[in-house]
Amino acid sequence: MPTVITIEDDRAIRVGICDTLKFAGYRVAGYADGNSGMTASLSTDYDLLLLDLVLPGKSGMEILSKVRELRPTCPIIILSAKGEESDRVRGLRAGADDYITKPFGVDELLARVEAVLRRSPSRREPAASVKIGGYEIDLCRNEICSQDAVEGLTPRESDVIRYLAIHRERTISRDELLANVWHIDPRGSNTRVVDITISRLREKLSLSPDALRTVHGKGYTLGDSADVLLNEEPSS
Amino acid sequence: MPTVITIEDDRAIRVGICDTLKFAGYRVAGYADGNSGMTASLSTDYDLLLLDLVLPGKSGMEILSKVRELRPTCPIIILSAKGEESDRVRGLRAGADDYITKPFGVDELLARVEAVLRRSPSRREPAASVKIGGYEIDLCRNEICSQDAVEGLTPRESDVIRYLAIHRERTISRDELLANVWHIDPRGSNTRVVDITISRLREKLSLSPDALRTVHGKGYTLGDSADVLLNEEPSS
DNA sequence: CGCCTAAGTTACATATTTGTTACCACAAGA
DNA sequence: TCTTGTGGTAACAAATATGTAACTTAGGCG
Repeated sequence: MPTVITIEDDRAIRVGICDTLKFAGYRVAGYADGNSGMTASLSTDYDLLLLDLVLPGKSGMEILSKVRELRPTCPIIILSAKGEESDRVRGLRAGADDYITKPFGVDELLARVEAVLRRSPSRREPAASVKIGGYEIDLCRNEICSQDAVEGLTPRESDVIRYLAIHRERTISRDELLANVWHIDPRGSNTRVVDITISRLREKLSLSPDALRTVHGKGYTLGDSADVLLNEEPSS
Repeated sequence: MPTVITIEDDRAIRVGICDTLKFAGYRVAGYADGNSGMTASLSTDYDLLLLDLVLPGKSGMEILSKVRELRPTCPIIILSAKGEESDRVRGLRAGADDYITKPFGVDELLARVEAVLRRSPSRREPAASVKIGGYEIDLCRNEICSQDAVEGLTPRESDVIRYLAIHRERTISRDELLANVWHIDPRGSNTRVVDITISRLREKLSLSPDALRTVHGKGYTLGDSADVLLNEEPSS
């Protein structure tokens, strides 16, 4: 679920917003003044910034410009009691994605948050990716994502996973990997690098121990076991 | 300039909107009823749909759902006299990107149109490979290919080139790169990693020395630019 | 079981990548 | 011109990634 930062000095409103969003399933962090809000919005990871304009410390507009400057695509919604058209125009022109005038209803807040998040770049789908067990492997970014964490893959690891993913459900011999990933002539060289790289990959895939299976005497197979178990001994 | 479709039955409002947008530089097509509007919004190419809810013929909500179904990323703003929170929520939940209540000011309309267009997918590209000068940069395989050679990019180098490529033709400050590639708060930290990574990238791009330009005091820009073309000998 | 070989894994050596410091070159304003 | 700050890059240090050797565990077969 996305994380939302709320910067709002009025305690009642801040708590109201945070509770609403939490209830809707978001993770929320609230800040009561411009200084702590500015720091948090520049140094932490989150998906949406809800920003009051009138704040002690840094003003909302200052925070808005700084965040826009350093994170040009960060979704930002302004919440403000200033309801003049000129205020709204100024906020939107400064880069906000939406401008909600106080007082506002809970449902509208949620609906606008959703609308802005629909457009957020973080929601955009990754290009080439493979699903294995509970993981999604992003072959472009070289990352392996479980439900609640993202782990990096080293270049060699991504090469191997990519090769296995392309030939998914087929058993790949160590020699085939050596030849096509390491570009080493397997004859003669009796290295164990393949085994070790597989071992390291399995550690990163620890939640799905069966995703990367050993076929004794043959090699390794990536993919769901169901199909393969059925095909075990059709020939030979 | 982007093209906008306006579907609005009230002649005065429709003409007002169209004139405003034209004056601001957009191309505009206006439709006065739901049937012609539905046809146009499904069969023509455009960048933004401005939609009244109460229309003769097809209703605005019908058009909204149909367009969302067939063009899931098309930017849509609802214009409506129905100002109840429940109306706004319904419109936004149905997939609109913004909901403007009549009567509205010209400036706010323009500001909200701009805000929605900033997020439009046509404005950003998830391209998997980028051509720069004589090179093709493969962002999936992290390789940089010239006519006769392929060179590897380190993970950090690919992250930087990817960021620059997505924001091609725009000057990116060191701080923006630090924030978005290194995920470091640029305030305080006075590192030179960015410069060095750029320097290393330039070595790999040595055949096209102008591909990665410095903008003194601002940052770096990837890609061809009018300035540079002007400074070169015009086609010898 | 006892044997042999395949596969898993730990510990360590090597290589590569990444970031820091420092020094030099250059741009822009006085 | 000089001055100041910005940008380029070499040289080094630290962090990561990769591969080897050696030891442990497990499978297959008599």
